[in-house]
Amino acid sequence: MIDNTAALSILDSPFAKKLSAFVKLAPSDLTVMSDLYRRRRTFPIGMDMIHQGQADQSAYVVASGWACSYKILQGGTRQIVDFQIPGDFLGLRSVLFRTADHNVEPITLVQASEVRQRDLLYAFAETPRLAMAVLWAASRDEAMVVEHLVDLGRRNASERMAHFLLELGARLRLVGLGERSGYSCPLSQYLLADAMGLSAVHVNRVLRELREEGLLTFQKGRVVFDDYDALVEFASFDRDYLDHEGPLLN
Amino acid sequence: MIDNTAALSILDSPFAKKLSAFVKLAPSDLTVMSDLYRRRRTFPIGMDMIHQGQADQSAYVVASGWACSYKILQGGTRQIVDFQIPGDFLGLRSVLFRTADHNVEPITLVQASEVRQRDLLYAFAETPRLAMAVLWAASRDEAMVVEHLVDLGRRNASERMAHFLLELGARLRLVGLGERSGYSCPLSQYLLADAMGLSAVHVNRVLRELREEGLLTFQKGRVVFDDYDALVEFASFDRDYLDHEGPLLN
DNA sequence: CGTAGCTTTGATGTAGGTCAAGAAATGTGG
DNA sequence: CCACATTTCTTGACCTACATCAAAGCTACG
Repeated sequence: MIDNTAALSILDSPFAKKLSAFVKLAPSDLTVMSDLYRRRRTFPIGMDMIHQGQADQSAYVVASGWACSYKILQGGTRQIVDFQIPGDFLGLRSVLFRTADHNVEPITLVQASEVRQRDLLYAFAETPRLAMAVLWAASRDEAMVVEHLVDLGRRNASERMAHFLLELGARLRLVGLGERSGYSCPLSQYLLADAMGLSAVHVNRVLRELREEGLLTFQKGRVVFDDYDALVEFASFDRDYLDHEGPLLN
Repeated sequence: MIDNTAALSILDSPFAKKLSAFVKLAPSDLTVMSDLYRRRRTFPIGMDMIHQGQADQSAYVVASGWACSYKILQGGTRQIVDFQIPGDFLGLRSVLFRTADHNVEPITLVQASEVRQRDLLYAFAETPRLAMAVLWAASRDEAMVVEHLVDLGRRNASERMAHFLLELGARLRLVGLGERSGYSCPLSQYLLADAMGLSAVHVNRVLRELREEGLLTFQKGRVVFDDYDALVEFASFDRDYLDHEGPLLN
């Protein structure tokens, strides 16, 4: 009875929602997963979740709030690699490599479940399907990093911004936050700048430009797609590279 | 006896070398691995190994030769995401997602072992340690993509080039190709340009600059580190983020 | 209700792109 | 082994996208 409740509550979590899109998880998978999921922690803004160079880090699954993972270069500049939203795995690499190669810090108040290395190993040994699902989730994250890399390498500032905000929208919709019309977004222009490899000043100009073109409006913590189709066209956004038609594995 | 031979030959492969750095693989793991490894294929230059948008692709483990994975944007520009060298996994995402989100093409003649989705699943179910090792290898690749992303976002052309060539050197050394003094490298300046998000013209200028500074020489298919320490300093290259001191998992 | 962090805008500078064209390599068929 | 073709490398002249610097107007929250 208790197990069942746990399984049900797990099923509602953004993480399970995401994984279920890939493998049809059996009850036993869910049980193991709910163990992974047990130790809930809260991170206020300013308290790093993962710190570059530190050993024996845990991984986390975000339950609520936004975080960002980034690298600091000498000279003080930083590059944000990705933002983490509810349902995202975080710090998997720092567990597998035993020492973190990047930082993760909360952007808003974050609630997350800690995943220890031993638990992960145990879960893998017990339920290969879950292992496969985690591999899949990791690959999906990598796909996003790759798209981000293409942004930086071959798109100009406005296309890059448009593409990025569209992608973020798609990710948020997948876990039930945000609509096709837009979403609420706690990112400052400084954070955007560090993610897009631009200066904050230029981010501002680009946002103004997109607004004046009637494509999208980002103001007061909210992204509004003023003309979704035109925007998709402008950014040459691949509508469904994040989606797929039901579980790949039955 | 035959199994043993297979296991031995597997042990010598660049792939096993890489994985062994992470998990201590048991004989049973090696047997399963040698099954994964069975179907060897050859790809001449010009024959795509993986094609964007196509379904039911296989993954491969490179045995010899170089390949590159890239995305084409409308407008004909492309961004090379990564180069694959012997021992690298390739197309894992296109298997997990059932349809490829990128292209992979050979740069030289490539010999690779095909890995089917069903085989991968089977291997995971049989040997969780191997699953873990594959997850680790995938994460290591992601770490490199991340570093590449930082290159594009926050390093200028010369730092970027220096960092990239150092990293490539480290990867090659890990599988027994290339020395600390340098390595032979089949990449043209066009390929470098597409990887670095630069124009081929500027790649040329940057290489000249690095040569004139006495840092590195890239000519006639060979990269020579003229002053390794100075180069590491210049590119602020983290010497050992690719290395670690023996298997993390015993 | 003051101070610190955001946003907005203007003026000016520069890294790297584009265009063009010649020089080395490299390859190919006879 | 040589003519010819193709790719690759190299360099110069010019231009544009974005950075940097500076300063003012907002927001918000302690």
